Amino acid sequence: MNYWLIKSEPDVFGIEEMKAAGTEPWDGIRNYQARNFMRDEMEIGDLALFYHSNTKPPGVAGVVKVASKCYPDPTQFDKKSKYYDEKSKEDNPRWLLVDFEFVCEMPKYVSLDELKSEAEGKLEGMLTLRKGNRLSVMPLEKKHFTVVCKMGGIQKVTDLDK
DNA sequence: GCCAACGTTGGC
DNA sequence: GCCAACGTTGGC
Repeated sequence: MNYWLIKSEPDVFGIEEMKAAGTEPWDGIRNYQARNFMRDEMEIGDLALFYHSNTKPPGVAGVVKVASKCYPDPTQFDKKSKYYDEKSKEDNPRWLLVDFEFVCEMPKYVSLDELKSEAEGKLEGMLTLRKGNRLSVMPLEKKHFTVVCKMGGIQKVTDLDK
């Protein structure tokens, strides 16, 4: 079981849309590091923090879980998609995705400022807080996942597994 | 809208 | 394989 943080811009696809969708193919990832995490380390049932970027304030809005194994991202073959990649071939797809399933919203939104307030404390070493980190999918330590959930008002993190 | 910090591309 | 140019991310 691994833990993750995934970023999304709420203007494009926020936690509300995630909730309404139930399960959503996480398409459009065009970064090799992020792809490799999905390909090599994500397992069905892994939990992820759903982070709102490019908004005021940025922060963690909810929890989702991995609902599928990785498979080729169909948008890379769709010429009308902004994620179209002419260099990717159907018999050797370059980009992958997984499905995410909505788990819950944070009872209390955890802003980036609040995360930063623990940057030298309970969240020391969290990748999100490192300067210049632009990864849209990144691994998270279990203890950091638990701390953020508690900051967001989720007391029993173990219940999220069910 | 600005810009720092990256990541990717492509010429050499 | 180096690195300059360019594109993108994301906080502010």
